[in-house]
Order: sequence, then structure tokens, then C-alpha cells
Amino acid sequence: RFDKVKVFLSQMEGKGVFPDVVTYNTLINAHSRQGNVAEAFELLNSMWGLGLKPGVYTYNAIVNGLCKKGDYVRARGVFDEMLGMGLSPDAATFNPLLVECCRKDDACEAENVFDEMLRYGVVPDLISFGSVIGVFSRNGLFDKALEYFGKMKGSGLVADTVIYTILIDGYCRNGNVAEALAMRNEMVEKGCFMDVVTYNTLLNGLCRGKMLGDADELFKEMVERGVFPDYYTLTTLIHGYCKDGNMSRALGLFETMTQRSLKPD
RNA sequence: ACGUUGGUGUUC
Repeated sequence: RFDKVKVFLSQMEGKGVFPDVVTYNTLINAHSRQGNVAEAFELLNSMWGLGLKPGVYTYNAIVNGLCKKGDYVRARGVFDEMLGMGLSPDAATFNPLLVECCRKDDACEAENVFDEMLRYGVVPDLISFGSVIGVFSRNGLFDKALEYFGKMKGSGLVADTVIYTILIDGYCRNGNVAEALAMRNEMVEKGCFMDVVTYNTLLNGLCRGKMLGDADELFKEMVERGVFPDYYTLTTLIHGYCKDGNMSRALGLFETMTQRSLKPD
């Protein structure tokens, strides 16, 4: 609701309160995320005239916006521009670039960006590792995914719910549901909670592995633990039961879905 | 102090 923002900002200025770099970063990020990179650039350029100097957060927001639009080339251009301004990139600069390579399933470029990040002396975080582990495991390079998981632990990072979910997904995709279940046990033992995405991922693996009975049990477990099923959960299970020829169960879940006022899409 | 980045389904 940028019209309201505009009114609010002018009210602020009327009271002698002027936007600072954080205000601009917030606005630039909002436009950037919504795909309006042109407006984000305009705000970026107008900062200088107000005596405000764009910083790493400012450029990172734009790099992210361009990556989200799939404009990797232009994102690299802004990256170069920020270097030219004498700014040092950080993990939040490289992560959107990595994520975009992963979205395109470009494991090769993702690895290049990861190496580049290291050359700049930037320390990869959980997001960086999660991205590359995911792209490797989805693209026939699961050994490499596990190798990076090893590097991640070696660097002192501790796997969180998202990292475990990526690994569970990786094991399932690579035909090792047993090891995926072992990962789930490990994460719980280490005090890491399973969220709706973790459950959905494992349910999908069980369905694809024709382990519908186990999927059913896991579904019950998630509900008992107060993790509420979403669209992904129900679509995954409905698909699983359809493929398995169990239409009555599939239709039952479909009804559950409408009863929960989750409108089928 | 406040602002930027990651994971799951259907389309055989």
C-alpha cells in the first residue's frame, strides 16, 4: 500500500522527521521484492540528493529483487556496481545469486558462485550451504551434496530445521527413504523441531516410495503434534493415494480439505 | 536499536 506510505512519509516530513538510510532500504526492499525494480532503482538514485549513501543492505535488496525476477545477468551487474562503490559484499549479497542458480537447477554456476564467495572472504552461512546442498541433491550430485553438508558441519555451523528438511528431501529423491527417516530421528534427537515443510517433504518421500501406511501414520503424528496440514500436505497425500489406486482415501482427504476451508485449487 | 538472503506438492 504505497499510496498510504507516501502520505505517511509526507506527514513525517511535515513534522520535521526525515527518512534515513533504513527508511530507504525498507522501501527499496519492498518494491524490489514485489518485482518493481524500476521503482527500487529510482529510490536508490534519489538517495544521493538527500545526502544518504546507499549501503550493502541497499544493494542487497536490489540484487535480491532482480534474482527473484530471474534476471541473473542484471543482478550480477548491480553486484559489480556495488563493488565499484567500494562496498564489500556479504552472505546476503551472494545468497540470492546462489538461490537463483538453484532455482534454475544450475548446479555448476551455483558452485562457481559459492567458490567466488569464498574468494571474497565471505563466510557461507546456513542459507548458502542449504542452497548448494539442495541443488546438488536434486541434480544427480547427491554425493557432492553430502560433501557440502560435511563442510558445513566442519565450519562450525549447526543444522537447523531447513537444512534437515533439505537433506530429508535429498535422501528421498535419491531413493533412500530409510536414511531420510534416520535424518528425521537425528533432528528430533538434537532438539530440532519438525515444521509443516519437514512433514510435507517426508510425506512426499513416503508416498513416492509406495509407503502409504507410513505416510498415514506420519500424517496422524503431525496433526497430534499440532502441526497443521496445508495445501502441500493435502495435495501430496491426495496425489499419493490416487497413484496408489486408493480413490476413497483420496476423496476423503479432499473432503477434509474443503471442511478446513482450504479451497482446492 | 530498527532494514536485506534459504527448504516441500499437482501439471505421466
